[in-house]
Amino acid sequence: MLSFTEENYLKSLFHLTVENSGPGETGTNELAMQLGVKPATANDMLKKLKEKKLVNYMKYSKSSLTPAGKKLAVTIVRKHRLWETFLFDKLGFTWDEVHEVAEQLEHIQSEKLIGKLDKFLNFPVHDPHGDVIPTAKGVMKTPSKNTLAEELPGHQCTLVAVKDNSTAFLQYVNKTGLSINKKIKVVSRELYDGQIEIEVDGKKNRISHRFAENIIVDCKICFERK
Amino acid sequence: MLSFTEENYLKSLFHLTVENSGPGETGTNELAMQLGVKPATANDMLKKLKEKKLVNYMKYSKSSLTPAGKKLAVTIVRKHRLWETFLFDKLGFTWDEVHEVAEQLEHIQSEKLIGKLDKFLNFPVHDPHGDVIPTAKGVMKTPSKNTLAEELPGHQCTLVAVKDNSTAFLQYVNKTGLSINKKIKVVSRELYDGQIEIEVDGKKNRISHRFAENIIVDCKICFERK
DNA sequence: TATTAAAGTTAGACTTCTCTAACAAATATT
DNA sequence: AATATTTGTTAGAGAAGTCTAACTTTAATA
Repeated sequence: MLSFTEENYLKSLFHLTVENSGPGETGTNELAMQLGVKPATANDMLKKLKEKKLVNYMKYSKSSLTPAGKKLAVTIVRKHRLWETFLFDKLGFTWDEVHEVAEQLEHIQSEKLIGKLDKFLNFPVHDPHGDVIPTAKGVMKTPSKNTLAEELPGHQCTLVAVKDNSTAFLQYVNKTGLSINKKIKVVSRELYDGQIEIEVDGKKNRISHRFAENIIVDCKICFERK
Repeated sequence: MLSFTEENYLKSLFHLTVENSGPGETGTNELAMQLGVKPATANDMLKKLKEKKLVNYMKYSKSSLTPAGKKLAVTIVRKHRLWETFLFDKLGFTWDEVHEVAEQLEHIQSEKLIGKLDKFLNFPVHDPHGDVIPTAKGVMKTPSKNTLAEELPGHQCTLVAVKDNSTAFLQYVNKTGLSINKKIKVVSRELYDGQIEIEVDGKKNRISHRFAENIIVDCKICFERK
């Protein structure tokens, strides 16, 4: 049985390595930053998790999750996203409110609860942010992810996820008229600063490159979903 | 902000003092027993909670909740019972499974969550065990509580709550054909050992005095509810 | 009332997670 | 390559919650 803290470390490691399809490993400082903790603290925990065979750790080198660690991390991510879906779909929370509460709910220990919640929600595939919900067996369907910043003018795509879950960002997303599964048309892009002009529900808007980088879109599932 | 542990102490104090309408105060050993902790540990916490002005504590004497402590305790009880209702009504948990999971869920910190959950559940008045759910303002309607052991032969009443929430007890309750709001007719009682013959759904059953003492019934709301 | 039993308290220690401050290794820069 | 900067580690300490073991107070009883 893992403590809340240990679970949080596994989850952060998962986000920093597996999920963002980066180098597959992360440094102590980076991990500490993600968790809002001092590097010394993260270092201690890495050693502890190495003892439990959940993390590959070697002095002065990068760390990664072992298969066992990855499996546990995925179940935590699954719980987090199912709870977010519950809060959004059933309780009427807004997009930008769900994360904080789900951070707490994800640590509830009950296999049965998660199974029944999954069923109650009708086995959702995405959470309210568009992120994939792993199955009970730990399988994550990896969708083709492009950021809006990479889309070319003239293209039409669908918002499937956002990278940044901060309240400030999400509220800005809402203000721009965007939401999950919303169709976006790229009108033009500025070569100088990467600013993009988009069209949403027939309304045109100029967004910064930095903002666009945090919007994940999919052209394949574009017109299939409501 | 209280820790999980502090919340658990407040809740136990509430159950041992206010709710069971006992003497309104409880001893260190009794509290420790309830929490499954050693008296020394409970003693430390009582002093800590006294510092926070949530508990009335004096060396070598009984302890009780201050008004502030009582208020906090009631909100925890409210959360616990709302979650139990959710698990039972929406997720299809059985009567005897909900308590354990609700013990964890009750510590989630989000006023908004509880408000929305309350609404989602349609502002329930009782939890699956028949216990009263305090309102958002902390009001608990105290129902007229008699135990089945006190009912006289010939009387008809409705099961509104149980005193014992242990799995063993609840499963026995189920086996006897009883559940919340079930009509019970007292057929006869044995003067020698207090054994009672009851009729539930036309089926007769003999139950022990000890068992009957843990069944709370109400004759007033007898035939009003489904 | 004197003694025993029960209830309550204290002191010191352990675990988990965190920190600061000093130090060591690896990487980047000139 | 020598130095500077970044990154990572260690040692020591503190807060929270728990324990054991020894001790004190209160209540029960003979």
